[in-house]
Amino acid sequence: MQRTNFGDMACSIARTLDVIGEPWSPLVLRDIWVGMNRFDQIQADLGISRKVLTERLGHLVEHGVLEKQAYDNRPRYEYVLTAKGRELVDVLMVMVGWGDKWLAGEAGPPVVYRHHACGEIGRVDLRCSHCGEPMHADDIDVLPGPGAAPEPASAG
Amino acid sequence: MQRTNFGDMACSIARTLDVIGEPWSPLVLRDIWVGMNRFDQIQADLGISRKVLTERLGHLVEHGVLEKQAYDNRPRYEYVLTAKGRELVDVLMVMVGWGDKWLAGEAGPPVVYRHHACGEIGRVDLRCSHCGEPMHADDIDVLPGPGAAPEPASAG
DNA sequence: ACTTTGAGTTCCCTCAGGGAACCCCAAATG
DNA sequence: CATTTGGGGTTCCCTGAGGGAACTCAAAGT
Repeated sequence: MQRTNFGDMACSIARTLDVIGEPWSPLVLRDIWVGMNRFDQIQADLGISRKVLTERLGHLVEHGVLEKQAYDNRPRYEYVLTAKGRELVDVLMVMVGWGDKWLAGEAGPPVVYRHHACGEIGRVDLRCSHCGEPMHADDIDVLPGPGAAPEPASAG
Repeated sequence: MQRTNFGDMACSIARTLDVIGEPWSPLVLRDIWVGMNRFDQIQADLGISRKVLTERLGHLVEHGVLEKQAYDNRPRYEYVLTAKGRELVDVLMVMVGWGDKWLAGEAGPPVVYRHHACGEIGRVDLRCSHCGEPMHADDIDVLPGPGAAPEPASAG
C-alpha cells in the first residue's frame, strides 16, 4: 500500500487509486475478470506473495469491487466481480489498449478482444458520451466540477 | 516501486503498470497533464516526497512518457507529455469516469470535461473501434493474440 | 557579499512487500 | 479410526521503498 492516503483527495484519479492503486491490485482484478476466481489459482498465476494476495483481496472486497462467495460445503471460496468491479475493468481495457500500442513490440498484443455486438476483433476507443466523437487528452478542457476542492485546481 | 518486475510479463496491463504502476505516478502524470510542469509545483500540489518525485519523473522520462525541457538559461526544467504520454492520459480519463460514478458521493465530480468538438460537458465512453457500439467487460471475449505467452491464458 | 529560487540529493526511520513455513478445516482414503 | 490431501489463509523474518527534513548547487537579483 502507498503510505499516503489517496482516498481523501478531491480527485477521482486519487480516489480510484485508493481502490486499485496498490501494487498487484489491477492484476488480481484482471485474473478474476478472465475467470481465475480462487486464491491458489491467482497466487500461482501471478506469483504474488500469499500474504499480499490476502490483503489485496480483502481490500477489493471491502471496497465493493469483489464479492467472496462460498462454492462448496467445505470452507472454499471464490471471488467474483461486482457491478462496480466490472465497470472498473474499463480501466484495465484501456490500459491494455495503450500497452498493446506502445509496449507490445513485434510479437503483437498478448490478447485480443472479440466484440459480441459485431463479432469482430476490435480495440476500445474513447468517445464523448454527448456527441460520440473521439475524446482524448487534447480534445477537452478540464473544468472545476461541483465537488471541486475549495481553492486549488486539481484534475480529478 | 513494486518489487516484482511487471514489465516482463506477457500482459499489456502488467507492462503498463511497469510504466505507471508505482505509487504516485498517475497523479504526477495528471498534474503535468493539467499544466503543472515543474518540480516544486508538483511536489507542493501532491505532497509527495522530493526523493520519490525525482525517481518517478526520471522513470516516466526514461519510458518516453514525459520529456524534460529547459525553460531558462539557468538550470531550470519542466516536464511535458510526449505523444505516448498524452495517450496514456486515456487511462486517467477512464479512472476519472469510474471514480466520479462510484466514489464522488453527494458533492459530485471534482472536475468535469468540456469536449471541444461539441462544446458540451461530457463523459468518456468506451466503444468498439470496429462497430462503434459500447464495449465493456461483458461485451467481449478475451482471446489469445499473436504475442500470447506459450502456455497459460492471461488477460493482457 | 547575501539572499532567493528551482531542482534536485542525502540521511535516517518506519513500514510494506517477498518468501517460506506453518496452521485449520473438511473430505477422501486406507 | 488415523492419515493424507487440498484450499485458503497466517505468521515469521528480512530487505528495501516511501516519508520527512535537512542539505546542496548554480544562477540571478539587490
